[in-house]
Order: sequence, then structure tokens, then C-alpha cells
Amino acid sequence: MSPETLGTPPTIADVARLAGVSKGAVSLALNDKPGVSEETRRRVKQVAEQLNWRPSIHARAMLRSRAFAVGLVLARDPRQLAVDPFFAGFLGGVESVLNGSGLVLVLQVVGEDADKEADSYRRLVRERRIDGAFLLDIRHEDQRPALLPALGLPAVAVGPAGMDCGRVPVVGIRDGDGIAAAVGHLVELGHRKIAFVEGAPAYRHSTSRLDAWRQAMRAHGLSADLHDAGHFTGQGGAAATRRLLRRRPTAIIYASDLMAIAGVSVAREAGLDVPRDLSVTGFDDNPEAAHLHPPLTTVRQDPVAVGAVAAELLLAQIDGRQATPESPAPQLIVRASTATPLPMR
Amino acid sequence: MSPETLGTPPTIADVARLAGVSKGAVSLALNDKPGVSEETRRRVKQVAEQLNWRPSIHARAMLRSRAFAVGLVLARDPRQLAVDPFFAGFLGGVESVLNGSGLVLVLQVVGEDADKEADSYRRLVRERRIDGAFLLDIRHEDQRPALLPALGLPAVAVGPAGMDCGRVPVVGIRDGDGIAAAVGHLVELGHRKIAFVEGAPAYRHSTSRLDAWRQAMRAHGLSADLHDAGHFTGQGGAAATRRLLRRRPTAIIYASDLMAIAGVSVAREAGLDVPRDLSVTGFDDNPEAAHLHPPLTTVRQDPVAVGAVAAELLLAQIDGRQATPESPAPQLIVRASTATPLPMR
DNA sequence: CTGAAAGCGCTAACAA
DNA sequence: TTGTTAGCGCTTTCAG
Repeated sequence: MSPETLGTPPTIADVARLAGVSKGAVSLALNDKPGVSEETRRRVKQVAEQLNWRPSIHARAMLRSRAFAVGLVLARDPRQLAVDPFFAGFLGGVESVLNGSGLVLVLQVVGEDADKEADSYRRLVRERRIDGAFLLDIRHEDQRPALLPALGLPAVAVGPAGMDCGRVPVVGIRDGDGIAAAVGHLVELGHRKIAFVEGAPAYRHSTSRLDAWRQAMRAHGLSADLHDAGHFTGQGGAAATRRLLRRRPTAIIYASDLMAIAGVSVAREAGLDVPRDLSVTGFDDNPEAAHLHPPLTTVRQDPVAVGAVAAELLLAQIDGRQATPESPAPQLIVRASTATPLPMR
Repeated sequence: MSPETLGTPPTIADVARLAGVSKGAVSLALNDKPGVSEETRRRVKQVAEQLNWRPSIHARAMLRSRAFAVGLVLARDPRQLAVDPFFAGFLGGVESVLNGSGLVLVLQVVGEDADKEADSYRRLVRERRIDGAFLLDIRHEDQRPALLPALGLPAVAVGPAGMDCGRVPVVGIRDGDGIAAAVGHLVELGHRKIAFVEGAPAYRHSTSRLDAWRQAMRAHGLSADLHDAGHFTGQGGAAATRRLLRRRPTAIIYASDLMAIAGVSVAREAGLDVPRDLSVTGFDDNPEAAHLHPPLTTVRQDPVAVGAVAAELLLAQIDGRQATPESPAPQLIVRASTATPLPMR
């Protein structure tokens, strides 16, 4: 085991002294810039390695006026973070590309307060803490797509494909395709009264799913009037299901697995068997989904891929490169919560 | 709306010029240090406000050799991040105390690779990116409790109460109490053959729960031989349940809700009704738990509180203050997946 | 090819 | 009470 540096970490001066060269030479040698002999470069690199030296990010940041970090601000109740498997996967995807880049992720979780959220971005920029930012959970009234360009901060938004974010490029989540696939699947099974439980209407990714349902229903010549909002919570999903059940749908599409799970419970309490009396589909493919009773038919996104794409796009933007990556299509995972409807009800 | 700073953010020199004083005076004025007149201080502050100026974190970092950031490295498969509601809540708690402190959270997700994990901490330290770190998911063979002190990095570990982490202070999760409560609850209902499905034995918080179950069983005069490992996954929980069911327990305690959910499905497929034929308890109180059928009896931790406590402790350590905060006790949430066992089986 | 020196934005220890 | 100055650790000139 190499001797870990205790106390003050080594500086470039230490490396220079031990290698018997000047600080400038060390810099050139380690950044693979011309101006030093191969012999010197080798020796310098070896000493640096041996000292376990890495340039101070702050010194570099001052010179290049770069922070070597990107930011992600989340305006959510911390307790609500857990309900969303998308976020965790997204983080993982982001990290997978950041890891090789020398940049680091700065995360802030502020409450559900749009002003705090904006202030958080402002502070990160003014303190020069980040070189770019991710925009998640885009709302209909959202100041961020205007704010970040005004701050001169490169940014990438994540939201439904086709979403308009002004000058901020968007990594499009094709969740509409997922909803359409769910509708198609149910129609094929013979369903015609297919209800929809929306998430929280303030969010773009909520209304976009509702719109996709409407559009798909109409495309199949079905009326799109059976819908209600469940706000992405278990409580909300249960309540929406209770209201919807009175109008006797044969299937319900939920905008999240959590709401679908709550819906299944409500249906069962009402004496309905899933899928015999009611077909149910979810959205997200939570880890639980495959292990429920019955296993939940749901739409699987690939949040890890989305995160990776978003990070690529942001890095490209920061470096002034061009890039327009594609985001993967969602996938309908057919399990046992959907079936042919009973012929008569 | 104030004019957002576009292009180069203002520096202390701009503030000084506009206020008609020297840079030094600005620094004193804004840090509320003596050495400037009230009159000057007021004017400087006003100009700074107007310019929307904040000191560059990097310049400050160089002088004080502080990064004004703390780190969290997670060695997990990104896809596995989502299975753990504890993590999300923890993050929220950490942020809630960081928000007021001027420090920021740097997050890294590396794969399940202990060496990458250690390198990640090393790099963060050598680049002076962080002033302290959180240690999560402590394993039995874990190099971090030795590494971080050796690196001179303040750290706080989160794990089962009583866990030994050498020189790294521990925020104790009293999950053992939660397991004991579950055992107590089941015993009170009349169960005697109570099985346990462990998580992943490599983790301290996994074996500590197993130990707690063993201890509680013995304290009630029951034998503690019905247990198996489910590795915190749905698949694993299902497999463990299948094996355990052959030995006819009347109740199973799971070390996570996800495993419990999978276990309920397996039981049902085996023709067992929960809770009539088999009582089941989980751990974590996932958002889904209350909305399952039947609603899941489970142990609720308060990850937000744990995160807040850990952050307080870390900040105190960084500032050289003393602090030994308490972490909250877990709570058994009794729902409908537990009941009196059938008199005969 | 190498070394010395300037300077990034700030704070702290100085003189004035 | 002020203004000036010397660095923090690094990169990037510019001379040698």
C-alpha cells in the first residue's frame, strides 16, 4: 500500500523539487504539452505518481475559469425522492460518463420551492461552482429555461420528447410512446373503456403522458374522457382509482407504478380481480413491479441511458462541441396485470 | 428582476472599484470583520448586492485550503440505487443541513468495486475537492474506515448502532431495535416459527439485522435456525422464501420491503394466504408498502433524520467542534400483513 | 528545451 | 480606520 498523504497534500512545488525541475516544467510534462524532453517528462510523471499528486482543482479553476463540476438541483420534498426510480437511474447514468471526464457532480436538494431552486442555481454560478447544469422535473411555468442561458450557464433539460425549452437543449424522454404502447396492448386485448391516471399536472412529463393517452385513444377511435390525477403518490393514485371505478372502466393506465400498485389494492377492495375484472398498467418498472401479485405490466424507461445521454450532451456543450444524441425508446413490459376483458360487465 | 450576470461574473475588483475602496476593504466589509467604518461597510455591501457578487469559491478555497464541499461516494450498480429508499431520504437530510452551511455535496457513483470506490475518495482528496466525506454501505471487509483518516479527511460513517469504524465516528442506525420490535410483535401474536430473510451478508447493516433477529428469538426462548439470504433483491427474496417455506414457518421477517413483497408473491403462488397462513414483515417502509394488498407491516426508519444527523456530525468535525448527536429510533408500522397464526398447521 | 515570472480572485498581515 | 501587498497552487507567457 502506498503511503497515503497525511496532513498537507503535496503541491506542484514538491514535485518540481523532487524531480529537479521548475514548476512550469512539471505542468508541461503532466499535461502532455510540448516543451519538455521525453526524459524529463518521464521522470516528472514518475515523481508525481510516487507523491500521489493531483493538481488542486481550485488553482486550475481560477486560471481556466472552469469549475470542473456540473450541477443538479432538485426541487422536491426529500421524502418524495424515494418514490422515483427514474432519478436514481438517471444519476447513475450521469456518473458513468462524468467518471471519465474529470468533472464531478454537485447535487442540491431544495424543498418544493421554485424560487429557492432558482436561487440555488444562481448561487452555484456566482460562486463558480459549476460549468453546467441538468434541468429535471420541468414544469409548465418554469423560470429555469430562461434563467440558465441568462446566467451564461450551459444546461441540458430532461423531459418529454418535443418539449420546448427555449435555448436549452432537451434530452427527449419518449414516454408518450410508452403510453401509446400500453393503449395499443390493451386495445388488442379487447379493451375499449381504458381510463388513465395522470401524475401531477404541473409537470410537463405528467401532461405529456396524459396527452399521449388521449391521442392514442382517439387514434383507436375511443373516447378519452376517463381520466383523473393521482399526483404520482400512492394516496393520490388510490383516490383517483376510486373515482374512476364508478365509471366502470375495464382497464386503467397509470402514469407511475406506485399509483398502479395503489390502484390494484383499491380495485381488490372493491371486489374486483386484477386482471380478470380490471387490467392495470404502470409506468417506470419499479424493482417491485415484477414481484407483485399479479406481476405488473408496465412501461420500462432506461433512466441510466437517459442520464448518460444528458451528460454527454452537457459535456459537449461545455466544451463547445456539437452533439445531438438520441434517447432510447421506452419498452412495454407485458406481465400478468393485463388480460382480455370479461365479455360482459 | 435583477440583471443576471452574463459572461464573466464580477470579481472583488469590480466591487472595489464601484465602491471606491480597495479590494482588502471589500473583503473586510463583507465578512463583517473590524477594520472598516460602518459607512464604508454599508456602501460596499450595497454595491456587492447590486452587482450580484459572491466570492469565487476557488479563490477562497486556495487561501483557506478548504473546498467548501463534502463528498459521498457510492459503490453500487446505478440500477440498484433505485431499490433503496433509504439513500434518497438520506440525501435529503444531508442537503437540509448543508443548505444553510455554504457547503455543497459532491456525489460520485462508481460500480460495485471497492478499489474504484477508494480511488474515488483519494482523487477527491488529492484534488482538494472535499473537506469531508460520508461513508455508506459499510462492508465487513472495508478499507475506507482506515483510508479516510489516513488521508486526513474528516468522515462520518452510517451503519448499525454499535458498529466499529476505528477512528471514523458512526451515526448508528438502530435497525436492530426495529427487527426486535418485529419479532416481539409476532411473538405477541402467537408465532413461534419465525423465519428471517437476510440481505447481502457482505454488508454490516445486513448481518446486524440477522444478529438482531437471532438475539430477539433467543430472548423469547425460540430457536434461530430458520434464515436465508435474499441479497436485498426481489429475485433473491423470492428464492429465499421458496427455500424457507419448505420448513413451514408461520411468519417471515424480511430485511427489506422489496424482498418482503417478492416473498408475499411466492407465498401466494404456493397457495398460502398472507396473513392468514403466513405473516410477513418488511423493512424500510417503501412508499408502496402502505398500498399493497395486504398493506405491509414494516419497520420505518427515518432516513431524512439520519442524513441530517450525519451531516451535522461531519460539519462539526470539519470545524473542529465536538458533537455526538443521537439518531432516531426506528418504528414498527403494524399493518395487515401480520396476524395471529392458525392454531394448527 | 528549460527556468523565471506574472497572474487568476481572494484573504490576511502589513504599513500608512 | 484605511490602502497596499504578499501569497494560496497552478498554467502560461516570456526570456534564457
